[in-house]
Amino acid sequence: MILLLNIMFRGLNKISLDTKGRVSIPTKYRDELLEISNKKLICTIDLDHCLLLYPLANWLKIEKQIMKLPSLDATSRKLQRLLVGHATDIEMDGSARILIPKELREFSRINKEAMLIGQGNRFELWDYSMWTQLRDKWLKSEKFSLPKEFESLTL
Amino acid sequence: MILLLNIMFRGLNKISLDTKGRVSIPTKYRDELLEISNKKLICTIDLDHCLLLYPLANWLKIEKQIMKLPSLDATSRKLQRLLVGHATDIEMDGSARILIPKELREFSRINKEAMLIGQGNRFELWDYSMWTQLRDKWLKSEKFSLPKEFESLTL
DNA sequence: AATTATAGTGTCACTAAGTGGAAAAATGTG
DNA sequence: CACATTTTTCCACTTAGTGACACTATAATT
Repeated sequence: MILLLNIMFRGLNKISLDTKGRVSIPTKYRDELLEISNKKLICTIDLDHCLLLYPLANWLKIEKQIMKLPSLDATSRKLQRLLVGHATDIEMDGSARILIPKELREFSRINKEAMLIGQGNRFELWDYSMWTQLRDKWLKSEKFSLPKEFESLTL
Repeated sequence: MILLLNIMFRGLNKISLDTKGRVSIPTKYRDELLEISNKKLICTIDLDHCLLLYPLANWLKIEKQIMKLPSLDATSRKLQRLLVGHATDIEMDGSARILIPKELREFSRINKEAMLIGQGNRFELWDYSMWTQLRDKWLKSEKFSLPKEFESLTL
């Protein structure tokens, strides 16, 4: 069990959706996804208009934290509605494909081409052109204004 | 029994009302609703002008808390009148549909298209266009002013 | 009390969306 | 280059969701 916590997703994969909105998970991740949560995933939205893909087990920890927040506080409610509100259960089929729910496809503008990006305990899924545009923008904005938390970072 | 406490509703479903004001509950939730409260639900209003849908068992816990609040306190009375005051018993029919009471439909401006959103122990039901507008507003307000409860949040 | 209107309920059939399997194409590997 | 693996496309099948309609109950009107 402790070992599972150390699984970290990384890397960049250009993938495409079929006409029904399904993507097939790159092989290198399949075994790990099977191990962690028996092919069960949660897909939800991110504030930057991409989608997040969590193995179910990882998601449950997040969800627990979010739903514990005070339900009359405005910011809590926002987070709960955005993250949990959009969180959809999905499962890999026999061919390791997942269907991205219609609403989330629309939200993220993901249509045919997408970029799947490993991000530690989860993946991000971007519309391909939106991803490349944003990445270029980030690279150009040379000035990273660093809050104090970053000072100790050694890259 | 302990297991039931762990059922968490999540996710986003665009649904439509028929001319009589009924919605059909998405299949993925039906079994759970049957288990928890034998198809019995409570529908009430939310401070943000959407509706709340609780499985009866979950509602009873909430109601108990609310009615325990000091009845001489103005805020308590407000909550009691708004939440308990609007709470209506409803039941899923043979085709897993529920009728949204007329008064609550009017309150929430829900007419034809609605969004049903899982929120832990309950659902929220929004008028579709009101939901999308609000969601976009939330997403744009990049600055989440985070109270101390959020500092430990790792997504 | 009889008649009409209105709201609510049950059933069924149609359509669009989702699912599974497998062939075809593409990619990488020895 | 031949092979094996992965990815993509295609097609057939299933199901969920919606609309339609007829029926029932309740309330309103005369």
